[in-house]
Amino acid sequence: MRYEHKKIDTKWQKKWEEAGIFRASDDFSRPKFYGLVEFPYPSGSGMHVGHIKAYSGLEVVARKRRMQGYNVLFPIGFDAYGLPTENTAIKTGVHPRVVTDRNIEKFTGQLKRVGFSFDWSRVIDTTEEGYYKWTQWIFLKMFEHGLVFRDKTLVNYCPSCKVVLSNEDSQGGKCDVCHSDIVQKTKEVWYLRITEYAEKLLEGLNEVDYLPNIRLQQENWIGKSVGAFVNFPVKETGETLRIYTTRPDTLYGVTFMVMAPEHPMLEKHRALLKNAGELDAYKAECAKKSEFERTQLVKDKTGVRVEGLTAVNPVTGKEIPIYISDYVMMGYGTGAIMAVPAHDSRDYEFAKKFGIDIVEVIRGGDISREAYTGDGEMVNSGVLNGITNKKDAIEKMLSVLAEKGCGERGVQYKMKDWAFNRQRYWGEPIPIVHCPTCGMVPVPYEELPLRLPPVDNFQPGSDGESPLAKIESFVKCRCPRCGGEARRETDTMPQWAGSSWYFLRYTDPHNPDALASQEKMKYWLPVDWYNGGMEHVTRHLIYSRFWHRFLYDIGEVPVKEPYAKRTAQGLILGSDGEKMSKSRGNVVDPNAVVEENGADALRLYVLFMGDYEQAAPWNENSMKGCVRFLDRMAGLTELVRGSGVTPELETAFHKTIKKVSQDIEAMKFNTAIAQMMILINAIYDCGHLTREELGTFARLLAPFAPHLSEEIWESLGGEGFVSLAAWPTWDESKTVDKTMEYAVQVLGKLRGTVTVNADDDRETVLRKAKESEKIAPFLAGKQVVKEIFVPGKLVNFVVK
RNA sequence: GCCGGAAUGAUGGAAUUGGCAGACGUGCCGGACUCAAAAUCCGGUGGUAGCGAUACCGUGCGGGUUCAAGUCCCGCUUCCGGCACCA
Repeated sequence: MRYEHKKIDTKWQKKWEEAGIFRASDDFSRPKFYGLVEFPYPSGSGMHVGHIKAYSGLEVVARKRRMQGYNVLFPIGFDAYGLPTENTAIKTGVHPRVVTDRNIEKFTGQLKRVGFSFDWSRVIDTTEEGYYKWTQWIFLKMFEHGLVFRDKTLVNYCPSCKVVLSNEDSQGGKCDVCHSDIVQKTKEVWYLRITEYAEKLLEGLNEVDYLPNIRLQQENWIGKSVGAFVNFPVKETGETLRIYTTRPDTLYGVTFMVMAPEHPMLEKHRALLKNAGELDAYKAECAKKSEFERTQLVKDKTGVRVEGLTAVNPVTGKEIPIYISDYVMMGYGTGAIMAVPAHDSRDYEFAKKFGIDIVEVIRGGDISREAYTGDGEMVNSGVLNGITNKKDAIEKMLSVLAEKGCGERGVQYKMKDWAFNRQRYWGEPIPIVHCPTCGMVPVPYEELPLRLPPVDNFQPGSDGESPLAKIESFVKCRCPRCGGEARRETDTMPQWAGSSWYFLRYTDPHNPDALASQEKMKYWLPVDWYNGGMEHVTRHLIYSRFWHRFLYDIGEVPVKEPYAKRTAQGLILGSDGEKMSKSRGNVVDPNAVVEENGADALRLYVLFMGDYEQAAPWNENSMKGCVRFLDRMAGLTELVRGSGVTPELETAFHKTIKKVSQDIEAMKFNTAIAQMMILINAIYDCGHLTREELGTFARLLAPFAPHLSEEIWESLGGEGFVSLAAWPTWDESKTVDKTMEYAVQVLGKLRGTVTVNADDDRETVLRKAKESEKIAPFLAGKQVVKEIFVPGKLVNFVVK
């Protein structure tokens, strides 16, 4: 048989579709496997080969599971709300709906040409009414449970996209969409109270199987810190200044306090301030700096002393000056700190610059040169003196604080509440009505979906208002509660909303009455294996775990954690070693590769090119090896002879079945393919194989290169589709060769090898090694003091 | 600055618990087929010395542990990713 990929690809893709063999069935008696890949954002430029790699991993697993008899749910869909589509619409004047449909069609065509075994009957489009109805429904449930609120504070704002971004969307001070610098702006926006779920999100990690670096990144993002709140009385006001610290043990070393420039105490006791003007000027200066500028000036501490307010150390009674400085943030802890310059490098720099006392309370460093942050004996610390263990010192201080009633244990998280809004058109409308008498009123559930109205002008307002604000017919409405005149919210939801629950919808994608039926969710959830990009670990993956956990808490979903297992693929870089991007012109279009080499070659190559989890550059040349392999695979049909098993090949087959089976589970696709190459080389060396053996080979290859495998299977007269044939099993005893080679070392140096029978025992192997021609001279006249024997591998003689 | 990860031939990358470094693929060299080329097939391919068998060296750098180190320990260098004045 010759490998004619064009003919074979379309032939089998058509047959699979007609037979509907990749549709998940709702037969709840069978064992299930739910494999999930991150659904794509349908951009105008279409897919590149990186998408193909991202899906090919679980594609292989899903196909293997089907052959192992599982009822497999392997769905795909489109995360279609978002800024790029809207920006295209603004530029071209074509409605985002039209742009989206066009892009989805393009993506679908590309995916189908690669022959992925997705269940196309369950496709989701997050911009469809039947879908976003439930996105809005979940939002209202959160509103009902107090997890939605509006607040006027400093927000991350992208001046280029003209939208407010969440913390997750502005990592590193850059806009996630356009990479512009983010500015801080005071604005009233919607928030989801994700911080209320910080502890649950952290705990949940204990019951799932995520790659260690994924878990670690989530833990760091949530950023739990354990410490204490301490209340410092303020002499002039009789109130207290509350601070958060992780080092209550250093309380005796406090020589000043620092508040964030925005700290409310300044406003409240303005009358007492002797240098209000100076303080105002500093505050104004800080507000001008972008996040970026603030972090660039790390080394150079600035600040102003608050004249007129004095703190009192609650344990020693000592008076302490208060400063404001932008190295203390209003958004973390209480917006104020106790400064211990001897044992904190930031406080140290500040103290040096402002000439403040530095008092050592932990011995071990040289505080005349730098802050000492290590452990040591407590000194100058009253009751703590002499304690050498940090933990003990902290505990002791906590009990002192408790006794005096001026402090207690506390926990803080770095994660902030989720700024949940876009001042844009192409997103789910937030289903809230503002009523002059009733306030914020949710749209009744029966009225969902709240439809996105048609509009001619998608241009966001220069005043930071959504285009929806200009549509009077949408904005003007009746209050659902009192019936009076009211106005609709005009912000839309951010792009992450639809993707926060899509995996639930796949279990029951056409349900008009619920986000999914309980029965179906009970069967299909959790997702058994979820694969996607590392860039989503601190965005989508956190958000969707939050939504899911909320739905669990209110009894809407049956399992706590949505994803039992999470892995991530490495990027495909351009042939220049750089990240693939349109502007660099190094993007590879999968269609072009399929056209030239066939879908199977593309699938094989993206998995063979390197470690699946590692980034690897695209190399047109390297793909030749995969094409040759497929050619040689097709050529095997000419070598079929005899029946039963070929004794020369039997071990090779069992080894290959074992290795391929195990490597797929460990996502080591590259070595699985290498093993099949070893097998094919062995078959060509042997010159022939049996019909059964070729059938086995076709089944092993089917998850990777299904089109050619089907063709071979058919030519052998195999029953049905190879895609549904039973996965081959191996016999452990047949994976070992009858004879094996031992490496023989003398004093750790390789001096030769010796061939022995597989069932030879230790003594026999050692004897044969000693007697072997190559080794004997090295042992002659020496005394063997030690014999090392590693079964199946090597022997080593230590001689004197 | 902090937290992760990595560094192996010309090249992409292999290498259970420490156990024959370089599997498999690409490229390159030689040969077969061909008028010729492409494709295909066969052989070779870490470095140095030698006609050779063979010897010595070799997994970023410097030490160490061990019969044995790419793998473990100590000290560095470079690169990649994440976080970043988080109290």
